Amino acid sequence: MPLLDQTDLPSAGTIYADVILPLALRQTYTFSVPEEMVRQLKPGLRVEVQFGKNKHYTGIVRGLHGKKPGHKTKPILSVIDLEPLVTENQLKLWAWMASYYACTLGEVMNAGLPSHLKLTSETTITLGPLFSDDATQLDDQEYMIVEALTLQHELTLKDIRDILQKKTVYPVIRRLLDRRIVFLKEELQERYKPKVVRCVQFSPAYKTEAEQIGAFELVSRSEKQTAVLLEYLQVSRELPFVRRVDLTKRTGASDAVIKAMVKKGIFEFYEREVSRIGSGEEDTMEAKEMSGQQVAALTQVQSIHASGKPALIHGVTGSGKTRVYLELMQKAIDGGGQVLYLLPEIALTGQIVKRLQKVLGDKITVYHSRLNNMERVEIWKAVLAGKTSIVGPRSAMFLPFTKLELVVVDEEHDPSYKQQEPNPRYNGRDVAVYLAWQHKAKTILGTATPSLESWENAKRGKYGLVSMPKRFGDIAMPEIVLADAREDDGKGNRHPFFTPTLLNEIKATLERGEQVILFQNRRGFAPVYFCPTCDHTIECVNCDVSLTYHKFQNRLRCHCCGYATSTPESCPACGEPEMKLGGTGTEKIEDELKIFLPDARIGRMDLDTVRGKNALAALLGRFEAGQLDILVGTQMVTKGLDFERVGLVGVISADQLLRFPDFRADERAFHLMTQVAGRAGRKHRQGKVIIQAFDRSHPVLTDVFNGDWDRFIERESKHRAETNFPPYVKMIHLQLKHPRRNTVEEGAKLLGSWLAHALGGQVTPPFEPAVARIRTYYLQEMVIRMSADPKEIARVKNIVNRAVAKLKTTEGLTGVRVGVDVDPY
DNA sequence: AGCACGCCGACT
DNA sequence: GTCGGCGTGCTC
Repeated sequence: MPLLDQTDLPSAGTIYADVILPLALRQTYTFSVPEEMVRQLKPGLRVEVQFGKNKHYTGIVRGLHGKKPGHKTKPILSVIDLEPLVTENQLKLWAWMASYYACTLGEVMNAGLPSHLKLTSETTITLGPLFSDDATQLDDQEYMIVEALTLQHELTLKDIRDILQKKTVYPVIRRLLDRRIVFLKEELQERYKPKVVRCVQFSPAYKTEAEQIGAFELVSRSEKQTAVLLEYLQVSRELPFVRRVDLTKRTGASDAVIKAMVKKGIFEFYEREVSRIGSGEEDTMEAKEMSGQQVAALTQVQSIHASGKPALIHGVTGSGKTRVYLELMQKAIDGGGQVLYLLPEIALTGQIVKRLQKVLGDKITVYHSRLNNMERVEIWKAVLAGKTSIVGPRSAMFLPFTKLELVVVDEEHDPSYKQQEPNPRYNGRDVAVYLAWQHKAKTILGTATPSLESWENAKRGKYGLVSMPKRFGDIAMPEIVLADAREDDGKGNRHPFFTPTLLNEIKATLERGEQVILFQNRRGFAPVYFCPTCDHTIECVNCDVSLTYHKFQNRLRCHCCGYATSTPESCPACGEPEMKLGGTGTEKIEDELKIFLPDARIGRMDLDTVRGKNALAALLGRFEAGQLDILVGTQMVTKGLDFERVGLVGVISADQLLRFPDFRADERAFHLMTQVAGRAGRKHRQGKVIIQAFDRSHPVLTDVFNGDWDRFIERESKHRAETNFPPYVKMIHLQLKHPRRNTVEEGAKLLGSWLAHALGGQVTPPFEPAVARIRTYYLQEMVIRMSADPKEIARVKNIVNRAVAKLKTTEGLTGVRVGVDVDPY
C-alpha cells in the first residue's frame, strides 16, 4: 500500500493505518492515526493497539491511507519504534507467504518476529540483575515502574498501565528493555548471563608512557614477560581492549606469565561484557587451494548467476561444495553485501558452522533455535543495519536483510526444510528462492542427492545445474554391501537385527581403531508392547497408535503426543501376566550391542538423548574426540556429521525405510542411505557401508548399491509423472480434525462435496489417515491436485479458501479445524 | 487467539 | 429459581 502523499491530504481528513496483528486473523485491521503520530508513522513500524475489549497488542503497520472505513475505528495508542523494524521487503515476503501457503498474515508475523518484539498486555516484566539503584538515569515514568518492581518483583503491562494511569506504556517498556533495566519474565527464566571476555589492562600505576617504560625494566629478566608487554602495546594500539587469550596465543606465553605480571603490579585483570553477535573468532583463516573440479564448479555457478538463475550444485559427499560456497560468500561479503546460509537445524551443531566462522570470522552470525530472546533481538538489529551475514535454519529467513546478495541452501533435499506443525507450513528452500529473487540476490542450492523438485527445475532450465561427481582428492567412494537379513551364523542361529556380516565388520572396524555409525529409524526400545495370548496391544489414550516401550525409564510412551504410562503388570484385556515386546528401536540396538561387544563404548543419538540444551553438542563432541566407538541413532546420524575416523556405517533395516506409505518413501530412502553412506571413510581409507534388508532386490537398494543416481532419478521421476505426484502436479493437502469422529466425518463429507463440485476429479474423496486420531482429535484428509500454472493455482486456492470459510460458518461444524498444507511433505 | 453472548443441564 | 457448560461470532 503506497504511502499517502501528504500534500494531497484534505486538511480535516484523518489518516488510517492497516495493522497486522500477531493472530490468526484473515485480514489486517484499520486504526485511526492520532494527529501527533501522523508524521512518525511508516509501514513496518510497531504500534500498540487495543484489539477487543481489553487486550493490547503489538501490531505492525502494513500501510497508511486516507480512506475512512465503513465502521468505527480505534486510535493507535502509541508508536513503539523510531525506525521501521520490519522492512518493505519483509512485508512483501509475509504477504506472499500468507497467500502461497494459504494462511494469515498474522501467522506469518508470529513465525517471523522474535517474541521479544511482540509485547501484549499479559507480558510480565521483572527487574534485571544489572540494575543497581541508580535512579538518576531514569525519567519519572521509568522511575515509577522500577520503584514498583522493587516492591513487587513482577508486573504485567496491564499493571503498569494502572500504575502510570496511562493507556500507552509500550514505548516506556521498550526503553527499559533496551537498556536492560527490566526483562521479560520468560527470558529471565532462561537466566540471562552477559557474555564476558577476560581482559588485561595496565594497573593505575602504569598509566603514563614513562611509567610503562619503567615496566620494561621490571620484566627485563624474563623473555616471556617482555614479549607479553610488547604484544600488549601492539594489540592495544589496534583494539580498544586486550584479551588474555590474545596475549597468550600470540606470544606463546602461558596464563601463568600474565598472572606473574599482575602480581608484580604491572597489569590487572578485568572482565568485559561483549555482544553475543559475531563469533568471537577474530582471526580468519585463508581458505585452501581449490581443486580443478571446484574451480570449474565455481566458474559454472558464476555464469549461471550472470544469467540471473539459481544454481543447483549436485556434488557427492566429500566433493568440496562448501569450498565453492565459501568463495562466493567471501566475495559477496567483501563487496559489502549480506549472505544467508541455510542448513537443516541439526546440521548447525556440526563442523560446518565452525568452518564458516573460521573463514568469514565475525562477519557471519549463527542464528540458532537455542538463542534467547535477547540474543535474537540483537541479531535482528544487526541484520537490519546490514552489519552481519547469517547462518541458520529455515527461521533465519525471517531476518530483516537489507543488503542480501547471496542465499545458499545447503542440503537442499532435506525434508526438515518444510515446517509441519504451526502455520505457516512453508518450505524453507522454496521461500529462500523467493527471498533471493525478491532481493535480486544470487542463489545456490547444494546437495549430494537433489530433491525431485529441484532436479526437475534444473531439467526445465529454471535452475542451472552444476555437477561435482568426484570426491576431493579422489578418495574412493565407500564400499557398499547389501546384507541378507535372513543370514544365519552357519549353525541356523539368526539374530533378529544383527547379521553376522554386520557384527563381524563392526568388530573388525573397532579393532582397527575406527568408529562405527549404526542407523535405525526408530527410537525407544520396542515400538509395540503386546499380549502373546490375546494379541492385545497397549495403545495411547489420546492417539490411535501403539505405545513404544522405553527401557531406560521402564515406561510406555506415545511418539505422537508424548503421553507416558507405566507398564501394566498383566494384560489389561485378558490378564496374561507376561506381556511381550515387538519390533526394534535404537535403545534396543544399543542394549543388544553391549552383549556382543561388552568393551565397546556406545553412544546413542535420538530425540531422547539430545533433548537437553547442550546434549547434542556434548554427544557429538565425545564421538569426535574418540571417546565413543559406536554411535547408534535415528535420522540424525545421517545429517552433516563429518568425522575422520568413521570406518563403517550400518543400516539396520532398509525394508523399514522403503515400506513407508508415502509417495516420497523411495526418494527419502535413497537420500537417507546415500547420505549415511557418505559418513563412512573420509580422509585416509575407503569406508564401508552395510545395508541389511530382506528385499535386497528392491530397485532403490540396487541404485544405492551402484551409486547410480541417474537411474534412480529417471525411474523415480517417471513413476511420479505416471502416478500424478509432485513435482509433476502441485498438491494441497487438507486435514480436518475434531474431538468427535462423527463431526469430522460429516465436515469432511460436506467440504469434500463442495470441492468435488468445483474441482471435479482434482480432489480425492475424504479418507481416514493411517493414524486416525491424534491428541484426542479424529482426523479426515483430502488431497487436491493441480497444474503448476499460476492462474490455476490461484483459482484452486480461492476455491479452497472459500470452502473452508464456508465450513466454519456451518451450524454444528464450526468446531471442525481445517489445516491447509500447500506442497505437503 | 481471546472474549462475550447466549442457550441448555445439575445444583443451592 | 441460578451457576456454568460450551458452541458461535466478532474484534478495526
